[in-house]
Amino acid sequence: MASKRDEIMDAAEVRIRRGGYQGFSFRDIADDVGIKSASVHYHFPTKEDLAEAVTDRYTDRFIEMLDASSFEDPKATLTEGFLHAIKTQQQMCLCGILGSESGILPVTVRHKVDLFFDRISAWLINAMGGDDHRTEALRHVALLEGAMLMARTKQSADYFDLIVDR
Amino acid sequence: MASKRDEIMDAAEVRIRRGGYQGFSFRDIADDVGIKSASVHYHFPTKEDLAEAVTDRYTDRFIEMLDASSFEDPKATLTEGFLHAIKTQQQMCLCGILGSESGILPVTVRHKVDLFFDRISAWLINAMGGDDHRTEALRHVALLEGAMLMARTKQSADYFDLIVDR
DNA sequence: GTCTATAATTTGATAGAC
DNA sequence: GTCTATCAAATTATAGAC
Repeated sequence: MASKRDEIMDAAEVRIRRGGYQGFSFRDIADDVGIKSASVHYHFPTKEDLAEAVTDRYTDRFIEMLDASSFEDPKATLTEGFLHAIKTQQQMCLCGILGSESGILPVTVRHKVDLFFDRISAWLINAMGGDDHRTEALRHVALLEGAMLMARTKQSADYFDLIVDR
Repeated sequence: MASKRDEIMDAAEVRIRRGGYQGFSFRDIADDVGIKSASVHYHFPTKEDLAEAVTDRYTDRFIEMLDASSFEDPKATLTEGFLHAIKTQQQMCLCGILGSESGILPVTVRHKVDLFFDRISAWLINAMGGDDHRTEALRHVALLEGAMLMARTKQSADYFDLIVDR
């Protein structure tokens, strides 16, 4: 079973993807995992620390999932990754919501979000065959983030399909 | 010159586009326009009221700007609208950031954001020649929102051009 | 590791004087 | 319309006991 540290990160991920960096408090997280907020601070001294750790883990998982794929249709693979997030969890991409909040995000967290986009962009560019596909790859990432954002607004995961038109 | 009510809405728009619904307080706005927070409540009883009014105004202005355009290249016209926002103000689309926060937004505000996407989508579909272009239009709106989000993360307006590749 | 207790600040909102 | 004053609640974070 998961360590308390992991449980805290799980709860934080869900909360951030629902309401962003300012959309959760240490008390929310504490209630979610059944401890007190002071105990959350034991695992993650500051809110910034927690958000950084969650963003890193999210990015690593995303890349792992992509690397585990068949590679046959890279754009479709990335689309499936996003689709999973919105279909099964009705949630925004963690870095999508954090990225939109860039203006008030601690710089360290913003840098982690930046890294997410760099890494998945690099994965797609590479999987598509190299730098000639750079623009097409970036456009696809942007399309998926935008479609997620709009589907979240509509509270309809199906709207994501409609926009992306797989 | 602008009424105090307009000044409050101006300040709120800037603050929301920087940090979202939870990213501003009535005291922030009061300081911005040089009054006290109680006076802001006189013009807008609740935070929800203020956000609704700002979103409505933003949508109306956006549509007005689109309608004033030449119509020759509808997709390019919409792109220019988004470009203006990020280039001159280094700001996220108001409804982009609010939409990503959908999970914790007051329902009334979320409905206003939803209306923004419906109205600009309808404008683009119509300008492109009707319902045959629905998917292409929705994809373009999503692309622009996603590109803005990524450009904001990079703190680089030029990145928007790179992605959209006009 | 988790707790109680608490500090210092901020928040959305209201009452009532001018 | 704007102010002072204030409220009740929530927030991030720390100190120190167990």
